[in-house]
Amino acid sequence: MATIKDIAKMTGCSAMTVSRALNNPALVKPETRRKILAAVESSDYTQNRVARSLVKGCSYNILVYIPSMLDISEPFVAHTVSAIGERLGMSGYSLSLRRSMAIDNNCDGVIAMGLNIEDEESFLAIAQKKPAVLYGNSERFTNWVDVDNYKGIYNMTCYIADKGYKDIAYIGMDFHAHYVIQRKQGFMDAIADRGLPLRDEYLVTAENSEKSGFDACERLIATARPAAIVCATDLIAVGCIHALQRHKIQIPGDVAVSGFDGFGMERTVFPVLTTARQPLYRVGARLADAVVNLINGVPIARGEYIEPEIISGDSV
Amino acid sequence: MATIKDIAKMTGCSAMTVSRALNNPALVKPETRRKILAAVESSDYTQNRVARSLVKGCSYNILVYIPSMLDISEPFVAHTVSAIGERLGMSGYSLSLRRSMAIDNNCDGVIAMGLNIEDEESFLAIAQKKPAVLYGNSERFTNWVDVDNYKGIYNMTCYIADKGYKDIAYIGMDFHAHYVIQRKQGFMDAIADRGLPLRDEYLVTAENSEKSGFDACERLIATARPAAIVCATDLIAVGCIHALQRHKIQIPGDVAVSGFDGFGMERTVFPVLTTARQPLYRVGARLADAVVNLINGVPIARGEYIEPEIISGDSV
DNA sequence: CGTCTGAATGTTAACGTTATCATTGATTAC
DNA sequence: GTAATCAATGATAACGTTAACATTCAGACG
Repeated sequence: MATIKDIAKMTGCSAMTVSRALNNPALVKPETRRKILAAVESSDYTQNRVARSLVKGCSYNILVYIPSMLDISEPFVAHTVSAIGERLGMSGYSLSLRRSMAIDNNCDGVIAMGLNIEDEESFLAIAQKKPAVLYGNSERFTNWVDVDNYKGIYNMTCYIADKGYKDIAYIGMDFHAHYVIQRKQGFMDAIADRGLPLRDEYLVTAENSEKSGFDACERLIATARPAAIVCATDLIAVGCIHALQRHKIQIPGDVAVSGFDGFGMERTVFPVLTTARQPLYRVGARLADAVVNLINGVPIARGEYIEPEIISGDSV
Repeated sequence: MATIKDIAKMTGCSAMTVSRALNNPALVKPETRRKILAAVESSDYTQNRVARSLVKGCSYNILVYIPSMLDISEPFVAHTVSAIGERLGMSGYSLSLRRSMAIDNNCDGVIAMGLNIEDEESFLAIAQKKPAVLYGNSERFTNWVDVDNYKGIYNMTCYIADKGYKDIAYIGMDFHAHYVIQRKQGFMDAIADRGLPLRDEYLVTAENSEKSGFDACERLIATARPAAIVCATDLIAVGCIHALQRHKIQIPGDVAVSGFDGFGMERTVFPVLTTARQPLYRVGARLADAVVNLINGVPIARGEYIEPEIISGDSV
């Protein structure tokens, strides 16, 4: 593999001049530069980034930390990781995927997702030393990017309300996680802002599965008959649709249904589900851009929410 | 950041002894080693891999090439990339994602997926110089890993046949791509091997969409009434299910339906779709392991197919 | 006792690049 | 005419590590 020294010998100048011709052309006489570029063309020279890294004191590598409790095969993990990878590649960075949070100095920055308490401590420690960005919101740290779960459901509920639906119910999860709380709050606030009625029986709890969505919907329609049902996830919405169909309730004629996630299953039900698609590509891209910016000294003003996009189907 | 020289000073030995204590402990007196390890513990020393790479002449980086015609947001791309990333990380490698195929010497190996003709030429040229593995089968190259589309449909068809279904139809795509041809052939061979009848009207063409699957199924049942329908993709299968339901045909009572992909939508239809899940994690893991093995001098005997797994639902 | 062996450690140079300072001419300014 | 300036290039060292060879010293062997 040709090196800068080989090019120097070929052109009769020093290695330094070759380096300058390639990295800082203004410092080299045009004629010399032409000669050097021609020599580079005719050889198989490419810059050795390892050597550059050594002298520059950086690695052009980003650590991506996915806690081991998250399965890499989860769509939202896989899509985000791939988006991060593509965008980092565009910026000339490589990435190292880690499943355990250990300090690693062989990187220029860190992206971490979905931390539990102890990981958060480690992450904050690392963030003291390296540019770091978090996927998921945090009150202890400002460099984060997250899906705007609140706005996603809020906007969806308004979208439905603005179509004239008045009695709107919500089927969602009920455990202590940011995104669960935010989605529910988005619904509540949208209902309040639109001045719509909110009855107790319009708030139903389900797990994130088709089966649980089905059962929750059955419970809901046994006691009430809302005009629309906002679901916290597509899986729940699908279960909901199946339950309604079982009772021969027309969608969206009798009851409208909306979902949240947009991982593809919205197209597999009939009618096609109206859903809020998680902007996973944009989140991954933003995480990558943000860490690269931080490395280059461009700070992030504050945490950044990215709004889901409403994918309108035929269920509303 | 502490270096090997700092540790050397702290312990009163040479940098070389420190290096040996860390990389080749057998060469260092136990007492010296203990002293060195203690010093390393008490400092913030971690090996500088960039420097190691420079002297070793390798980068511990793998190039992952995804042609620009493939969208990184496609589930099968995103999941495979993530799996590659996880497995490379486990082996201490980073990855650089590229959307254009250019020779890059700053890597120890290459993984490429889904090449068109011109990319294939570039890839073969690169493979002359670097350990390289291809995602997708090839006749011009032996280091490849691919989903066994043939066996996936073959096994599924046999699975259905062995449940006693005799008249089995196939709805699949019809364009010139390996996976399209292989899936169809898998069906034909399974039917032949089980000695089942194959009528012309049992072979129906569709595009990979719910709508097209729906239409294809309508055409199929207008002229024939098979006992089971093997679909080339889950989307087609979903369309198929909707068409059957529209005609009040019971699944699987009157007609069984199977899909192929297993990206999640199999759980969103009722009845839950029996499908052959693409082993994307295993493919990604195998691609990563294979390229690392190649780097370490372990050859791949030949191309390797990985069989989809049958996920049994309620539609068969 | 001298030589040989081998374990333990040290010294030097090298990997390929760039930062820093030095040198060389030519041009400009006074 | 001499000093100052500037463009172009070169020489050297450094980044942190390891390969290759060198040294040291203790113990084994005849």
